[in-house]
Amino acid sequence: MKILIVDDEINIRNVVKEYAEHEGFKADEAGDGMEAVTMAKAQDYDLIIMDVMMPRLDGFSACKEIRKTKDTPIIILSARDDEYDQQHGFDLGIDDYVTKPFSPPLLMARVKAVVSRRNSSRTNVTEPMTFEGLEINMSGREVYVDGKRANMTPKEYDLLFYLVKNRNIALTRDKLLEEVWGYDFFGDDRTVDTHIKMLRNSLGEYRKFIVTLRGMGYKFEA
Amino acid sequence: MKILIVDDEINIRNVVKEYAEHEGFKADEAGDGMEAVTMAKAQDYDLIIMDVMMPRLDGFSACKEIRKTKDTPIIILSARDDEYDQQHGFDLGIDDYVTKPFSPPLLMARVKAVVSRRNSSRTNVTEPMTFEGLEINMSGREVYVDGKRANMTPKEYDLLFYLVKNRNIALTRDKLLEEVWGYDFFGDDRTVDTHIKMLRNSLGEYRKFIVTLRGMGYKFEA
DNA sequence: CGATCACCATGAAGATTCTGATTGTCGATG
DNA sequence: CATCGACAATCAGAATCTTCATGGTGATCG
Repeated sequence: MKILIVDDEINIRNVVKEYAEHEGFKADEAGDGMEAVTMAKAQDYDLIIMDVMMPRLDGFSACKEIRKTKDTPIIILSARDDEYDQQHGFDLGIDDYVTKPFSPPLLMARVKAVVSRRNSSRTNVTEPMTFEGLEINMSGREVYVDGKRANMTPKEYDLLFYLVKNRNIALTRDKLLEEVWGYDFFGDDRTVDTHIKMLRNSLGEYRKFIVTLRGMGYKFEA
Repeated sequence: MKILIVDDEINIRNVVKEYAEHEGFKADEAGDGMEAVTMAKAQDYDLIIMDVMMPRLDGFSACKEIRKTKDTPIIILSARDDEYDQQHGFDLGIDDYVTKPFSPPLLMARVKAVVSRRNSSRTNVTEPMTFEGLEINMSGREVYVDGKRANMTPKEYDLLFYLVKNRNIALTRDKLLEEVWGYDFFGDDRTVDTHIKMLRNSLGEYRKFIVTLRGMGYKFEA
C-alpha cells in the first residue's frame, strides 16, 4: 500500500506521513501540484492525499490532470469548507475530502475507508450473490426475488447490502445506524425497525434471512 | 466505558455528562486542566472530552501532559474555529475536535465514532470457539449444544459470552452484575443465580463448564 | 404530488426480576 | 464421625418490565 502526500507545507507532510507509516502505508511526498502530477503518472499509488492551495498548480487542477491517465483514489485537503466546491468534487471523482485543520487520526480513518471501499468494490464487483431464490447484485444495485426484480428504496438497498456484507454477524441497531445512516445521524433506534420491516416486505418469503436478535439487533443469516 | 469530561463551566459538564450516561458511559468530571491531568493519569479512561479555555491549565497543555504517560483518545472542545490551532492538534494526537457551541447529539456521535474506531482495530469479529460439544459463536450470537442450536434469551447470551471471554477467571456476582447488567443496575445478587440457572438449563450436559465458587461467584472452566 | 423517510403509539410476545421456599455445603462440636 | 447450625446456592413461578412489529402521521425533497 503506497500513498502520495501532496502539500506545500512540509510540517503537514511530515505529520501525515508519520501517521500513514504507522498505519503500514509507504508514503511519498510532493510539494506542489506539478510534482504531484509527475509522480502520480509515473507510479501506481493506492491513494493520493492532496492539498488544494499550492504554488504552481493547485490541487483541483492537479487532480484533473492525473485523472486523464489514472483513477487513483484521491482525498482532498481543503482549508475551509467553502473552498471545496461540490462541482469540482463530482467532476473529478474525488473520493473524500477533509477540511483543515484536521486531526491525523480522523484523516487516517478516512484513508482506510477509501482504500477499503476501492478494494472491496474491486473484489465484489461482478460477483452477484445468491441465497436460494434471492439474488443480490451489489455493484449493479439490483436485487431479484425469485427472478423478479425487486424495486426497493435507497435505504432498503443500503441496509440490505450492509447486512449481507456482514452476514452471519450480529449487528446492533446502533451499529447499523452508524454504518448505514452515518455517524452524524441522531435518530431513533426504532427507525431501524421500520426499515427492517419494509425490507422484509420487499424480500417476500426470503424475509427469513433477516433474523431478529431480541435485545440486540438484527442479522442476515445465510 | 468510562470517560472524563473536562470543562470549567459546570453547566456544560452536566449536560455532557447526562448525555454520556444516557449512552451508557460512566462519566467523571474535572473543572480545569490540572485536575484533568491528575485524574487521567490515575485512571484508564476510554475517552477524554477536553475544553480548551480553562483556568490554571488550558486544554492543550493538559493533553500534552497526559500524553506523556497515556494515549487515551481525546476530543477537544474549542470555543472558536481558530482557537483550534493545527500545530497543537498535530502534535498532541487529538482524535477529533468539536467547536462550541455544539449540539450534544453531535458530540455523542463523535464520541462513539472515536471509541469504536479505537476498538474496531482490536476487537473485531471473533472466531467461534468449541468446548467439547459446546460451540460458541459470539459474532453470530449463536450457541450450539451437540450441534443443535440453543435458543437463549439476551441475558443468557450476554452472560455466557462474558463468562467465556473471561474463562478460568473467578467472577463475583457484583462483577457480573456490573459487566453484564451494567453499572447502573441496582438489583439483587440472586438475579445472577437465576440467570445462571437458566443458562445451565440451556447448556444441557455442558452445564458442567459453569462452576460455582462458593462464597464468591462463578467461573467458566474449560 | 408522490416517494421516501423519521418518528411515534400501541399491544402482544417475550424476558427479567423478585420472593420465598428448598436444597446444598461446610465447619464446628459433642 | 454423625449431627447441627449457619449460611450460600438453587429453584419455580408470578408480577413486572422490555422489546419489537406494525400501522399511521407528518416532514422533506425532488
